[in-house]
Amino acid sequence: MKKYLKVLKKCPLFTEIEEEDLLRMLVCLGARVEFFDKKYTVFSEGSPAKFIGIVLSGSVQIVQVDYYGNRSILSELSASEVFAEAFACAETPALPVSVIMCEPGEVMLIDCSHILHTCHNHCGFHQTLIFNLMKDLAMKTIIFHQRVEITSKRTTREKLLAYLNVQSQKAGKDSFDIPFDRQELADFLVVDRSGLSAEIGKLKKEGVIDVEKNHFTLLM
Amino acid sequence: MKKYLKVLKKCPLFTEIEEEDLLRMLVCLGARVEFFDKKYTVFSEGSPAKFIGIVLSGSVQIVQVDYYGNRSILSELSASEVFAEAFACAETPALPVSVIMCEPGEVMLIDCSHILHTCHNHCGFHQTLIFNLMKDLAMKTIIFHQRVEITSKRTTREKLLAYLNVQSQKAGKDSFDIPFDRQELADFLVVDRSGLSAEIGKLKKEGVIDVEKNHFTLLM
DNA sequence: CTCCTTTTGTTGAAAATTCAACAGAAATTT
DNA sequence: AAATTTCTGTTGAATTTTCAACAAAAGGAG
Repeated sequence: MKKYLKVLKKCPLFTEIEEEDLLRMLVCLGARVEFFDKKYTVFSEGSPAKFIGIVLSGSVQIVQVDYYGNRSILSELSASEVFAEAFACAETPALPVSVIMCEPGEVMLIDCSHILHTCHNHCGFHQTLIFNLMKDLAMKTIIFHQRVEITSKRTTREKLLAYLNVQSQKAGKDSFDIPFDRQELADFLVVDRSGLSAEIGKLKKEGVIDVEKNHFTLLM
Repeated sequence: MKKYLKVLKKCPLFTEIEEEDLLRMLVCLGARVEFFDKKYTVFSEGSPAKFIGIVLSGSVQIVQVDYYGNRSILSELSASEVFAEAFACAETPALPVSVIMCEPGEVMLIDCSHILHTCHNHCGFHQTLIFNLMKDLAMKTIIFHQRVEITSKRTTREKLLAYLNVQSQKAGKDSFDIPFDRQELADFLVVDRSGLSAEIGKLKKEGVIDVEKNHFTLLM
């Protein structure tokens, strides 16, 4: 497990926990690591939510597909980010989303019942873990709010600009990469891909943005 | 505070906490109760998030308004439900939403720093509180996912039907009330009110649903 | 390097949403 | 009980999105 320490220390689940404590803790929690190839389904919609996942390398997407085949992308997560924690904590009988490997890499899986139902009052690290989980879930809720704010816009243009503003703020720069290709961005914004392409073209021509593949620059 | 016990016991924040402990705890947390009239703004967008709110009576709406004046309704909460907890826990400098009193009533306010930063390791109730907060935030995240699932549909009809299905499941019946008037429902689903009215009319004519004001029945 | 697959931008037609405006119904106030 | 305000359903026109199809560009495999 030692080789994952660097990534894990950045994981919001483990803030305020020292390296050696962390290592012991992982054993106690029964954490295991698995490697997945690109496009592999780590968790699939409908299966029971038992595990919390942590991205160690590569990246994953959280995806929802309705019965018309419309895909919506909820988020893309990279190293040291946590996924499925809300469902695992709430002990949901069926996951409403799938988790797909986006860039091949390793994922740490922790059976959430080990966090929720064991040594409730004694172990100090355990309490810290619950506290961190709470903080993490609060943060996730806020990110969800941002998504709602973006997808609540009525037009493709407004959604795109709202998204780019959030990304720009997140990057702290006017110039930044986005983690989606065009189809994925469309699925995230809940719009049609061709319409999105057209809108990007317009904004470019109007001098509002500059685009080079996945690299965007806000000009005004 | 005694007269609020019945409502507070149903509050997800206080599960597993005995009445007398709860009363002492509320004092320790500096909880206070305020009455607000209909349409009163309890928290307003942009203000710092310091307090967790609990609806004691009446109801509140969580609302977001963009600079075009488009309102989107995130949720409506009634007695014993908690609001603003995510922002308070994450200590967000500026609330991204407003909380508006919908039906006049009382609200309990708890300064979240009293939950996050005090007697971290000692008091047992405190730990239970953090655990409950974590559970509550997990649940909120899941409700958010439902909202995303609904608003990710491409047409007014699909959004409406997805919403009604969720409400029906929640009620455990095919027949149920919704907490929104038409304009509010439109703002929740992110669609145009007149288009929504038209769609409701169609579904009624087609025999898919039955509607009487805010009471809906799924027929198929 | 070439072949094959995936991604992207463009098009035009069809479908759906939005917008503004209005009138009747329902609810609230005086 | 009358007057006023709010809510709802309807309309038609304008706008926007969606959909399907295609070709150029980019990327990957052998």
